[in-house]
Amino acid sequence: MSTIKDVARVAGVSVATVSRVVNNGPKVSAKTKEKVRKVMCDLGYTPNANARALVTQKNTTIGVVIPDITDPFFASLASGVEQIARKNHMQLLLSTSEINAASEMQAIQLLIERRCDVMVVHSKALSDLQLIDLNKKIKGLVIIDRVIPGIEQQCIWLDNEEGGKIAARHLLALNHTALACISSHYPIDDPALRLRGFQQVLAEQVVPLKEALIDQQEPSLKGGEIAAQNLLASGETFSAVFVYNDAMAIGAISTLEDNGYHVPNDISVIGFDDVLLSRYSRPKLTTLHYPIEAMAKQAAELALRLADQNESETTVATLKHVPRLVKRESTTRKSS
Amino acid sequence: MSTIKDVARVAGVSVATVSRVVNNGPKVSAKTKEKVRKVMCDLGYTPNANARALVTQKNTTIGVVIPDITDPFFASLASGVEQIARKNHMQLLLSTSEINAASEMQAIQLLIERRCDVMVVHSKALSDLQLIDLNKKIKGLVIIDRVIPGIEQQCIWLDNEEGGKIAARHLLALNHTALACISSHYPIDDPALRLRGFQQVLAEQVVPLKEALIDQQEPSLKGGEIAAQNLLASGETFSAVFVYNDAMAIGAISTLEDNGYHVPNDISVIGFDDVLLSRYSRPKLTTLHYPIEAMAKQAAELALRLADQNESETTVATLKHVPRLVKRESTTRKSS
DNA sequence: TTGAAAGCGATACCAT
DNA sequence: ATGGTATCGCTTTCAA
Repeated sequence: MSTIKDVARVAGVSVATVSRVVNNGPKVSAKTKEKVRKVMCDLGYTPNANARALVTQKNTTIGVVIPDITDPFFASLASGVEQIARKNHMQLLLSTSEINAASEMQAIQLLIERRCDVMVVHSKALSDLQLIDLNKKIKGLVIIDRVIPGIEQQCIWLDNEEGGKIAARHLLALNHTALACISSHYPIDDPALRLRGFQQVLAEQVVPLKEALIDQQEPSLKGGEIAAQNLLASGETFSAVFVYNDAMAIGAISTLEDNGYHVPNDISVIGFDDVLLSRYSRPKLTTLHYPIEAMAKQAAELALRLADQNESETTVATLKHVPRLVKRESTTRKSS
Repeated sequence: MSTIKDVARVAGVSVATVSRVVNNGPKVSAKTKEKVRKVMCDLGYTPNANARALVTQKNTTIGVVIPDITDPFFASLASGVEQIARKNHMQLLLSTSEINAASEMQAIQLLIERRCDVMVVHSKALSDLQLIDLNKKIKGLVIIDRVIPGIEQQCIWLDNEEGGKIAARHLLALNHTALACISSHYPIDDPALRLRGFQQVLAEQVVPLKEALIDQQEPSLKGGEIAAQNLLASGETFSAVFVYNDAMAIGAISTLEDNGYHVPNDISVIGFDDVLLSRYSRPKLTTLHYPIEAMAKQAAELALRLADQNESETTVATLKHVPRLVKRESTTRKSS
């Protein structure tokens, strides 16, 4: 692979001059510019981004840490960051982490080695302290899907509790009073928060949520199926169920239908996330839209800004996002 | 961010020595090794991967070019490459391209700038010639999902035609004789290849495939819905339909059911790809498994090997993959 | 076992 | 407008 020196030699100019034409520097005669361009082309010269990064001390890559690119939710997150990267002529460096502290830390460490000073990190396993520590070292670190007290300004997150409330209000407005809930047993805050919001609204309206009608499982299709079976087996009746996410909701619907319950006529189901899936299911899923792509874009932009440092602490945009109810076909008014 | 010099100065040794302990070099006394380690830790020193790449001339990053990370199919591709990258202590550099030649070329160009010499590229828009050209410049370039005459050894692809044949045999074995086909109108080879294989088997068995029962649309849920409507509107009857991909198949099923046809009892539907979706649909989709993740892994390993150059031209593994029939619930024996 | 120094490929400052 | 050269952070001979 030819270098700037090769180009300089062949073109009969100095490397400084070549550098100037590469960077569209100001003072180069049209004549030499053209001459150098021709040589660059002949030699198939491509500037070395690493060397460049070394001397300029700035990296044109933005890092993303997510657990699994195969999960549509995280794919959307990555895509959001990628769009901003692209717009700023940067590229995505992807680091996947299993959901455990060591792995998340290592993923971030790899980005640091690459001197990637702009990054969007989804971390559920690292402690607040660790993240705060990392945040000191890395100018442009933004945490997504989580708030950390003390560095809220570098976090972009969703109001899960409000999501639960919206779901409850929707179901209540549809006249449902016998409610069930399928949650996730993952050891993160989100399930508890969503459930709490849901329960809170019910409590305000003095609508009970029976203990036997709350079930927690793995947040997957399978988990949804199992949870629905449990709900059915409890012997309690219910006309609507709030499910932790869309995958579980689809699993639940599947089990419900297999047992002779029609969704939404017999039982209404509301999901969470609004991933692609929800539009492919039959009936199409009523769900809460998690604006992850928009959030990722905002996170990337914030990270970029933070890495630039120059500006003062003025953050205008809201960091906390609120899910939006998307009414489709899986919920309906309770048949009286 | 502290550098190797800082560490050397504080530890009172030369940079050469520090470099040795960082790289676990051979001849360093246990004493100095420990001393240096301590200083590295105190200073929070992290070696600069860019500088390293510059001098060693080897990059620890593997590039992936795909149109859209949000598409589950490409996410699986990326994931496969990522797994191999991880195993080799490398990271993913993601370059997305719209499906047009200029954009694909630019994505690759960016990887070249980063001196990424190992890459897996999904390209539908670039010409054979361009790809062959690129292949000369880049040691570890592997093309996925496409065969290019002359550089087959650097390609990993699927036998689309065989896929069509398998689908046809499956439907025929189920006694279906009134067949329909929903294809894609995208200007790439795959749709035509799949259709050709399908038709070929039918021809062998002297089973007709009416022109009116072949429809091409955008390969999406929507496209599948429209195609199914067209099929129904044609007035011709059919008991089974071979669909270009799973998304379209789900769309088709939706339309079919809405029109009173039960799948699979009235009409059998077989998809292609076996993406996540197919397991979430009701009925669960019978489809052809496109082993994209396995292919991506193989591609990454091949790229890695190619970039190493050392070895001779001995390629043992098969580069051409064959889809596998996955029988689920959307196809069944024709009710006579 | 350790250190000095050359160099990887570029940029940018200082001269000319 | 152009060239010379120090420098970025690191690895790697070659000596000591």
